[in-house]
Amino acid sequence: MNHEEIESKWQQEWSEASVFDADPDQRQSYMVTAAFPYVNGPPHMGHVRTYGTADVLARYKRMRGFNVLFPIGYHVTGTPIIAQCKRIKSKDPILIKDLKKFGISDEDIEKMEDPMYLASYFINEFRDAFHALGFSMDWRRQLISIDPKFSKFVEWQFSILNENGLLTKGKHPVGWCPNENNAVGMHDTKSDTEPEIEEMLGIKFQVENEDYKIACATYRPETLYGVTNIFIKDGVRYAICEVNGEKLCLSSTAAESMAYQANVKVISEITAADLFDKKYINPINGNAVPALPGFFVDEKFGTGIVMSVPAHAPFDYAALLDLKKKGSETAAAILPIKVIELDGPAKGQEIPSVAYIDVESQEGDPDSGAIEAATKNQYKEELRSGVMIMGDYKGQKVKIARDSMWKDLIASNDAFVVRVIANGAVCRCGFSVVVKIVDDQWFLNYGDEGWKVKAREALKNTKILPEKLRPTFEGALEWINLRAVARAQGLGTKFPLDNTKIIESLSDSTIYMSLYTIWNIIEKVESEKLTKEFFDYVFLGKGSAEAISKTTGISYEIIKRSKESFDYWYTFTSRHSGVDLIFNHLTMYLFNHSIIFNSKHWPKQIAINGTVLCEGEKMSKSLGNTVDVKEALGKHGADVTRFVIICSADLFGDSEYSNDAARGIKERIEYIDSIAGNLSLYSPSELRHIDYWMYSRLNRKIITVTEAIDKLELRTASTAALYEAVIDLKRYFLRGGNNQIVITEYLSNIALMLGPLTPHFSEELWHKIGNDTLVAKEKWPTANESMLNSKMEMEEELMDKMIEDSKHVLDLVKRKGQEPKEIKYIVASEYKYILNNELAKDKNVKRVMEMIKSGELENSYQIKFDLQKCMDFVSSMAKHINTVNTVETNPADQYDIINDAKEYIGNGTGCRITVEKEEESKSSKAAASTPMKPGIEIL
RNA sequence: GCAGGGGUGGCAGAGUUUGGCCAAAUGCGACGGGCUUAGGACCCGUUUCCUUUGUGGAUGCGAGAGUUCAAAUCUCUCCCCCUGCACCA
Repeated sequence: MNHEEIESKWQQEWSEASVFDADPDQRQSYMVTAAFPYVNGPPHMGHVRTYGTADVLARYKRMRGFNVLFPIGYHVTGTPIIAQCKRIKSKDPILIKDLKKFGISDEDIEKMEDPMYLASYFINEFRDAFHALGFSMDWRRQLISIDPKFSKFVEWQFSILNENGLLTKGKHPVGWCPNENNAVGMHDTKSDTEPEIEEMLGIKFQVENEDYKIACATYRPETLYGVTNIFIKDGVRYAICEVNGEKLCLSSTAAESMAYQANVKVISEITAADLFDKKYINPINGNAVPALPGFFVDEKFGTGIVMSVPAHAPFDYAALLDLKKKGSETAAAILPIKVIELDGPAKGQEIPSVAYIDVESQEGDPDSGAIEAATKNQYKEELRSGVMIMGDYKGQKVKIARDSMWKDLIASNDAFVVRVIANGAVCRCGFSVVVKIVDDQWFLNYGDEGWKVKAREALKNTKILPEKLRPTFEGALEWINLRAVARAQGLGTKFPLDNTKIIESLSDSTIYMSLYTIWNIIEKVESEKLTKEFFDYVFLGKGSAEAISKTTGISYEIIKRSKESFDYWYTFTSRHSGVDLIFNHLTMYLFNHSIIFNSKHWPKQIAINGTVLCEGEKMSKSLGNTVDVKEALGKHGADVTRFVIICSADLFGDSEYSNDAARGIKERIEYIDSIAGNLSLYSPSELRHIDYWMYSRLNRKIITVTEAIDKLELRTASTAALYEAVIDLKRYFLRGGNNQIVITEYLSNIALMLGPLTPHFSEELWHKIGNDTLVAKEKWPTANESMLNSKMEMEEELMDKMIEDSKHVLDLVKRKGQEPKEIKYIVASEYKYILNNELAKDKNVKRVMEMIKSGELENSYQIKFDLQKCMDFVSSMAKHINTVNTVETNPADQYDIINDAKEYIGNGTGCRITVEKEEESKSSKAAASTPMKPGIEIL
């Protein structure tokens, strides 16, 4: 049977037995949810990782006796789907090509101009993929974030937030397209660049003999003391404007974009040339400086005017040099003013920027790339080590001086904040994105101290997997402040306080997991009936079912059941997602739960999984190395795909999708399968040494795997359950193991432990060895600790080391031209074991020596010791005292073990094997024997 | 810049909390050998250097310094990398 047949067979069995349809019963509940996928495209490997990890936990907890609910929903609200439709409408060739690659027909692509069609198309893709992967979801509870009932729930949520005074209105800077007149997010820009908003300072210089000032945009107000001139872009139009009641001059284009941030009214336009013959007064020291044309000035950036600090800005220095070469007397007369002393190449230099330009460009004729690099280096170095050497801030570190000057200049009205798009993001329509201050923006106030207290409390009581991410959560929790909560466009629920706006799509999905608990119950209820009273009762226990039934018209039964279902399910929950959601969704998840629900319904566990790499590289469309889920399933099947993606790394590590890894897993699965198929070759018999060893390994494995899955360390778990199981089995057979009972028991436990990891194969194996129940409903194995035998496992290890050493020696002998026929092992005398273990206790050579001399050892062990031999042995051990360990076996055991394993060792070395005891041996190698390593003599 | 996480052998990645069983698990790759018509399958060996009738030594876990009988592990300084910085799912 191929993997597809096997998989669909068991998927059908599970479905027929309704194994995953979960309803309240007497068992302890456990609810696993993963952040629902945003369905503007087909599922990818990252989804497999997140939902797969959740599925492993769900299946595991089910086997541990919990009643597990694992629901799923789909995220449709917000702008990406709309953006996608727009791109399709405009026949975006790249997108169309991608869609076709996924096997979507032209006809379907055309229909995808409709957002709902697009969403439902991909929802089907997701559903099919989840089915095919064997995820143990309760399919009766699928919800969609645009369902009217979902909206009613979101409205209820916002009514509570509003009651708590957490919705506030204010100003907010956003990326904005001046052409389309709307906010611009990542998926609205060319090549999906998030518009990056940065703050600069616009410093005002009074123009001599005029009634206006010019505004110079800078990141570095602390260099104001070093200003020697002003740079203007030649040939460009400048505008004198009224900005918040003050006359300011900036470039005309800058004036246009500034209008989105402040009240800007253009009074008159002038040319750059008009500005060159004037002087400008530096507000910090009253110096009058000239204006010069600067080749690097960008009239679109900032204010279109730059203050020149040649000592600390390579661009400024280069521009002056350029002008000087061209014969500018003004430029020639300018002397750079050093205001900062610093470490690095410029230490002690009169003009620090020169040092950096030289470092970047030995030629002396720097191109702008070199200047760019020089600028970066100098800024960095000055921030790190720079100290002000003049002005009111003399002696302060640059870092401190910059912050104070920033504040002081604003306070004295000599400067104002200018916001810029630092990365030059461009809207898909072709216009450059500008910064707009939206002044009627609604916010959710995550900065509210009372709310933060609750959120901290919620986090404290939530288990974070992996625990090392807790500091990140703590940071996120403190950092989150005002969050814009309403948008002008996109799919979603209307914002209750302003019906022209839509609730932002991450804000509508912070507590929706609770809705799964009643989704199947309210399936037939009309959305209008889902009033605030209904949700208040179900989720918060306010009011009575009878009364609410009367006011809403919902049947008493449904109301009652809903509340019971919620109370039952929403107690032990585990939330799953990738790292990218920590700073938004998961933080909001904690906040919103803490303010809305009673504390017993707060989050209990959050698990964060790493990303998926493809053949060593991050998967991305531009690299063309994305792997389609469908393709992977067809190639390797569900179990192998799951295993590769979910188990090849521990929870937070990057997992790697590679064909090599898939092949390795497939082979191991096949190996175990073949053993199961050949069970009849073995028969039950009495337990021997190697059988006990096998039981010990098995029970230790159960402990390892159980502990690992509890922490979702799936790499550890899967290595033990599959990889090491194969190694154990191979060794068992190699050592002559052939007990059918042992093999069967081993395999059945492996089948159970593989249940969460490779569910289909696990069922197959389970049935092959004679069971007729479903692993999915079976009990997770528990370890029988009395079967653990570390001594025996150690002995096996010792034996391998012994064989290894023997081979080493054999090689040497062979090299000398001898023909080895026999290996004689000499087991060390008991006194060596005793001394070894004494040394292992505290690694104290002196103490053991004393014990020997004083006779203390002879007394406590009641044996006679040869003083000299003991001292020799201890001193030889002392050389590598750090590697001395307690040995649990004794000489007699050792002797028997080697004797028993003659055949095994013989096979490994190709020699006849004999054993003798040190005290009976005449071999020259006898004295060299130690407890860890018997003496070896080649004959 | 701020915050968080990191830097280990050809690569990936354990080990760091609780210093010594750590020349460092495991997987992959490479090389050599065996098996074979063949092998991308399987088995054995090698994969820092030196040494060798053996189980030994040197160097070594970003750089440097320190604590200690003993450091990948503890302390300090520095360098470098990754992620996030918001209205966007």
